[in-house]
Amino acid sequence: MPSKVMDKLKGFRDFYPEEMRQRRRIFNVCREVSRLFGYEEISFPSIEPLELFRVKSGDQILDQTYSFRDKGARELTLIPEATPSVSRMLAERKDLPRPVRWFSLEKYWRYEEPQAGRTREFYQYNGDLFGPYSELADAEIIGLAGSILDNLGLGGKYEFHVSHRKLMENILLKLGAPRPADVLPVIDRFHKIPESASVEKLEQAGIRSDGLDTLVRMLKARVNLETVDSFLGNAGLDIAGLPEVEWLKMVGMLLKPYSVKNVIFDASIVRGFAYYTGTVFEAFDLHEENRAILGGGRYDNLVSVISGTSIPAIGFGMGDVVLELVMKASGVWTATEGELIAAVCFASEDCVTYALDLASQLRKHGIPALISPESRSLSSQMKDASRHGARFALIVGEKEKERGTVTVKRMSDGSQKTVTIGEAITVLTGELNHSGE
RNA sequence: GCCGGGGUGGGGUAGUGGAUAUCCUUGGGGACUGUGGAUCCCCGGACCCGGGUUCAAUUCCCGGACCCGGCCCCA
Repeated sequence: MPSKVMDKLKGFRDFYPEEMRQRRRIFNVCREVSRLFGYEEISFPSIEPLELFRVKSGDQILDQTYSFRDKGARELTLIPEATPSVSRMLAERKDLPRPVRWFSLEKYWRYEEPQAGRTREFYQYNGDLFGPYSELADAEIIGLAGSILDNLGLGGKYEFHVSHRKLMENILLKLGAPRPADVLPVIDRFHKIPESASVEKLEQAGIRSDGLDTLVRMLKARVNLETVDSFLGNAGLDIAGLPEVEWLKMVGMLLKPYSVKNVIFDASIVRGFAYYTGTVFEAFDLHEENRAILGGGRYDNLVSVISGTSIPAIGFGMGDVVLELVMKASGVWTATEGELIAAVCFASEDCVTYALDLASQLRKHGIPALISPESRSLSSQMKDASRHGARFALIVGEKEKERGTVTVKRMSDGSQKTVTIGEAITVLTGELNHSGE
């Protein structure tokens, strides 16, 4: 066994037809829901100058990219995410009428250690809305995300956690932190490490001792997003009039008409990176481990950083790896049936032309048809038809050829009937319509 | 980058410091020259890689890559 030749790269996956079928179904749902929301699909290069990602992320994150130098000594990378590329595309087309609604479904690469829910190559759905700076825009993006989850069969099995970057920075500032941005990583990790450790780090970051209790209580709280104003008003913070609070409350109210339920304010949601400027959110799986299925937020400065043109934006990303885990745990990663396939079987070589002609006619009518690519016994052809999941065997021999007929055999029960080709097409077309897919 | 666990045909397994490495399944062919799934027959296919110990390593030891999971990180 030539193992070096056969080995895949660590963290990369093959997809066989039976796995591909499921994945294609998922992708189709994403595309269809996007279409219903008026989002149009875009695509972009898989390799970009490393600089595009350095701009927004910093060097530490670049360690986790598949980057290299090409023959012209340019620093390049396999793209680890969509947002910079999408922002660049947007900035290049100043003629586009806004709002711009785009989505993409591409492969991405990150040089990290694979583990549950993480591979080095993965697919990610990305949806973005450019132009409006409004609560309506935020609600639309969250509504789109929720609608995709619902249509994947996850309705009622997830929960949106929403917060606001600027709001948190304001609160942290009021509580004594001189550089609020530095405290965000501590907030982000609050639920992952012991409370005492978090408190210690918050103290080091400058949070006043009389504010610690308030902050901790706030980080633990889970309140309906619509009631975030009264919750924060009662929290003992002097933030009643902050516009960000009203903003979040409004987003919560606007989400009502969308199918999204379970939207809560969660102050511990800040999202890892620096470019988020406003609303941030994640959808969590309620099933077992509370995994984040998707995440996103408002990034009003990123397009400007890349291109100099300032355009407000909000978007989210959803990877296929965690999604698969969550869907399997919820029992909605269902195996779809194989396609209807008519297998044309010829009884003798004299009928090959007739059989090929029949197969062509079927395909012209949209009926998937396969035919043995070698001259084999009828028995063997039938066996192949059965094993490839053909729903019908269409048998032709001398008799059928002379009369312009075909023997249609239903594989599930063995019943068969000799009919004209026209009748056969009618029958199979009817089957096709009933099979859904 | 770090930590734990794991490896025998495509999948599932038995077993061993030595001889032709077990069984099931899958795959290919056939018995069945105008009818599939059953049965039977034939065939193909494996000890992760490298080093060490040893007369002898698939087996014991060490290292590496890989897989599973965890940490860091999570765009």
